[in-house]
Amino acid sequence: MKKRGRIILHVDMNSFYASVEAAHDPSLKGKPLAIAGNPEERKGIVVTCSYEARSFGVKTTMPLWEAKKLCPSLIVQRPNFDRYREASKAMFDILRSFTTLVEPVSIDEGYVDITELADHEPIELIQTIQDRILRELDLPCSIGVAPSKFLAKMASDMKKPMGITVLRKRDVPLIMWPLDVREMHGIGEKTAQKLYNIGVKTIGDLAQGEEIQLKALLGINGKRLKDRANGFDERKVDPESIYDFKSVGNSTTLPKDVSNQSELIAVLFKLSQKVSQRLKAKGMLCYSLSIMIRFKDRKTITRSCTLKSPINHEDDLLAAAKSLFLAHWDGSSIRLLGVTGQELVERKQAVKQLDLFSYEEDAKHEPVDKVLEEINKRYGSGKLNRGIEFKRETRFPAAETSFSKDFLKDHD
DNA sequence: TCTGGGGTCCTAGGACCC
DNA sequence: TCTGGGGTCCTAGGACCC
Repeated sequence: MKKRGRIILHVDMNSFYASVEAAHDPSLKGKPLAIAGNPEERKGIVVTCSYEARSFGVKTTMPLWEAKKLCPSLIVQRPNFDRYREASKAMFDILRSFTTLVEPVSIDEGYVDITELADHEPIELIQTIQDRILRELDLPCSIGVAPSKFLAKMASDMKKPMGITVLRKRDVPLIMWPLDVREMHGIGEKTAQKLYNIGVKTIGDLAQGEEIQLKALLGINGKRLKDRANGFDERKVDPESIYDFKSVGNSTTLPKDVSNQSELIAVLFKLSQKVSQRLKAKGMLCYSLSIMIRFKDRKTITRSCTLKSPINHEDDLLAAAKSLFLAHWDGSSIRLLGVTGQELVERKQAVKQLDLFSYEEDAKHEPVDKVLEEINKRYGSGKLNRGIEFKRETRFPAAETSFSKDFLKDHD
């Protein structure tokens, strides 16, 4: 029996932030619009721009002054992330009204598996999806249609804005192989340069490349890229993948370089607060924490540590971030700071794990009243009950890490 | 007059264990 | 007695994507 091939869509919103702004304020339609941060705070880069702006040569990540030079009539707006998140949710809700097999990959794109849906004419269905997003949200999108995620992604890129592009496996040699390797999803500047150096210039060259050579050059990625260039990609559309966070982090470029220690620690605190809020909102704790420091000259380092027990309270995050920072900072001027929680665990799971060993530890070494005394000292005697509650919720065992100096394992 | 902020995945070396 | 090899954990950095 012949297995029917999959039909996978890649839905890609066209210049998403700019389109959301134009939907919100129709007077912006048809005008060159850029969404960018505040140059006064050194955040003046183009995050997204309308197609009208692109026709002047304006591009994403371009510094604002450069964009304005190319397009003096450029309209610039600050990003309004709440608005984009809302539009994104509405867009995914539309997709989910067709099938549950929807996998968001970022705020403005996602995969949809319509294999079981398209009994008659898939193109009509796809047209309906695109029309609904346009009519109901006033937002344009391009849709790629293919038997795999990778090909669908490549296809959605081929016609913008408001394109629908079908890329069958048999079309791969004619349609995809002539493209420059730079056009391939997963190949950036560095990899493209490496491939150029060995004479691999088109996706077709890559598809027919020597596997041993590609592996030597790019590691495991070499084989994967070759496979994809040949149209092989078995990855499933996974609606659950959005729940698999691996890390939660916040970072900020400072309005000006800072070398004052207390100012920098205040920044770390703000970042820790944000990370804490987001971890709590997701019901998660982190087992490891890393900080990022970008110096005046843009040289960037990351430093991380594994924690003795998972944390998500802002004080604990700050304590870990601060220790890392003080251990590795040479006093020089800093441009950016970041705090990221990694090795995430669910709160319930974390409590279970802590119960297992904290019972032993506490029973062995610390009489209950001593523990309570410690809680009182930290949280005030009026909060005794809450303190115990904290413990259940991992607050107390986690707090241990912030008050003892040895939470950095084997740190020099 | 420069170059944001949110992520994922992979590699590589050293420590440590058996 | 003179030096193996596999596996895991931890840390740092790099490439890539939107």
